[in-house]
Formats: sequence, C-alpha cells, structure tokens
Amino acid sequence: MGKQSYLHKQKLRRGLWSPEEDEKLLKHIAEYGHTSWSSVPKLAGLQRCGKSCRLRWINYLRPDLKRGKFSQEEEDIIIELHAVLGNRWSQIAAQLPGRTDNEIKNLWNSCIKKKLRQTGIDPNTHKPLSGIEGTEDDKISSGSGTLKQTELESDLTLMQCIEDSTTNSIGYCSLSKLCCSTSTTTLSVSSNPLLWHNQTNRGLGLNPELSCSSITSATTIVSSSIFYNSMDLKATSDLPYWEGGNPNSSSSKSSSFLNGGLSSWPHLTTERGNKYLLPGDSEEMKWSEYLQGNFLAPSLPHCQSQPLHAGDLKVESHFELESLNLCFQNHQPELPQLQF
DNA sequence: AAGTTGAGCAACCGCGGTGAT
DNA sequence: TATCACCGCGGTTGCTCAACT
Repeated sequence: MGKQSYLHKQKLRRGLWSPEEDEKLLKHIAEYGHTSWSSVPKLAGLQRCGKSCRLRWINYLRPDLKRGKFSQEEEDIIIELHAVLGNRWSQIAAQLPGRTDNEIKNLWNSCIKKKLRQTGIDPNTHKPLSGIEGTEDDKISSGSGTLKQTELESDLTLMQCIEDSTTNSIGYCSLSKLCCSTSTTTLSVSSNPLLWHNQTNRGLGLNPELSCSSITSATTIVSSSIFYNSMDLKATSDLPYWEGGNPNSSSSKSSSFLNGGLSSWPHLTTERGNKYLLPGDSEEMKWSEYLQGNFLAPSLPHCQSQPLHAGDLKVESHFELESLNLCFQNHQPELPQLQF
C-alpha cells in the first residue's frame, strides 16, 4: 500500500544519469519548479521515475550544493551532531549548508567511522570502545587547580579523552555514573575557570569552552552555568542546585548563576537528548528545532556571562548522570585538574 | 600488464508518515 | 475510517577508479 509501483520501472531508465538527462531535469525545474516529483519525469521528457528525479536533484543538481572534500571543521560538526542525533542524516545535513544527507552518510560510513574507531571511540555510542575505568591517572592533582568532591557516593568513572593533537584540538571525553544522593555536595574550584586536565589524555573536562555534544541517557542531570551556553546539558524537574562564584567578585559564593534564574532554566527531560521542555511549557521541541536556531534561550543574563570561576560549587538534591559524552574545541593547555 | 582489493560515491529499495479523497 | 498516492528518509547495493600485488 502506498508504495510506488516498481512494476512500471521496466520501462524506466535506471542507473547513472547522462548529461542529457541532467540537462532536461535542470531545465524543467528551472522553468517549472518541482511541486510534484511524480509529474516531473513526464513533463521533463525523462524516462525516470519521480523518485529518481528528486534524488538526482537533491544530491547532485541543486545549485546550492557545495562540492568537494569535507573540511575538518565539517567533519567535527558531523561527529558532534551524530552524537546527539544519531543516524538522522537529514537533520545533520540541515546544519551543513551545501551538503546532502547522502553525502554525509557516505562520509560517515566510509571515513569517519573508521577514524573514530582508530581513536578508540565507538562510532555508534560515541563512547570509548574499551569501556576503560578511571584510574589514578584521572586523579592527578596539580596543586594549583584542584577540585575536591565530597559526598559523591557513587563513582565517577571517566572514561577516555582523546585529544587530537592537530591544530583543531578536538577532544572527547565520556563520563558515566556520576551520582550524588546527598543534599549538599561541595566542589572547590580553583582560580582557573577551566577545570580540565589532560595528562595522559584522560580526565573530566568542565570548561566554559567546552561544547557538550551528547548525552546518551540520563535520569536526572546536573546543570551548570559552564554548560549553559551550549545548552546541551539537561536539567530535569528534579533540579540540582549549583552555585558558582561570580567572576567579577572575589566572593566565591556571590551571585549564584541560578539565583532567580532557576525558573527559566530549560528543562530537558527526555533520554538521548532529542527533545526538551521549557519550564511551564507543555510542548516539546525537537533537537532539530533547537539546532536550527528556532529555540530562544531564556533570558539569564547573569548566567550566560558566568563561566565557572574560583569558589565553591554547591550541589543540592539528588542527581545522577549516566553517560555523558563531551566534545570540546579550543583546548587550552596547562589547565588545572580535577580530583575526585 | 593483468588481476585484485578497497575507498568513494551515486543511485536504488523499502518503509513510515502525511494529506487527499 | 479506509484507501491511495506521494514524499522523505535511512539502509543498502553496485559501479568506478585508483592503489596495490
């Protein structure tokens, strides 16, 4: 039912398109457009099915197509988006002007998958292939930049960070099972707002420059201003409370980024990060809408301008973070370290 | 030079969704 | 409500060509 009858295709041409066919199709669309693909072949004088015409137009003839190799930046975007969207090639393509879903899919299957595997990342889950547990290496302290986390009852297992040593400095890290059931957890933050250590290429990155690219699942997830700009961390109705220091003040506890802003904090509730809810909203928005820029961030001026700075972070309420993949850019060397 | 292999790419296939009747 | 036609998407196939043996 509802499917195109392929019985008729015996009469139709298949396979590669000839330049003459391309020309006919181009000419027809330039003149009449393509309001109905099913009628295009007949009107254009082509022995093709409408579907084939549509595909040829979308993947090859469209004037806005960007030909040529993908740049490193485009590849990075694809990886980030794939972590969030999975194999939704058309949604990924929507973020890359001039690129088609087919092109991106081919690139993914032929190149990117391989590259990720070579760097120890499972291209399906965007998690480390080996499922490495955190080691003492993860706990290296620099002295000047240390986070102490108390009352974290469950383990923070950090998994792997792979830093691309190229100029693009793209890196990934994943963490899982960050749980805290206590009412208050304090994180002491060093004077350096960047809480990243990358010795042995492992560590947890909490960095204003980071862009968190995916959350594969979460029951309740911590939010913090450091991730606010990327809007990628998910807060649920069971919001934890984070208090960050004011970068413009020596007081470590002034001006909590959530002060007064909690009500307008977006509630991001569903698994796999595909949808989110704004507080008080009943309608869900899709990630694609967010990514296409249809989402307007709530007004949180003091949040947006507050990366994590020296002082304490207080975490109240239970939170649990299961499996978070981070992708960062603009890596900066000599970052202080995080200790658990 | 001939055969083999693998990467890259273009196109096809089939399914699900949607709107019209 | 059921059926049909069509569209769009994602998975898959198959072709071409360059590199390698």
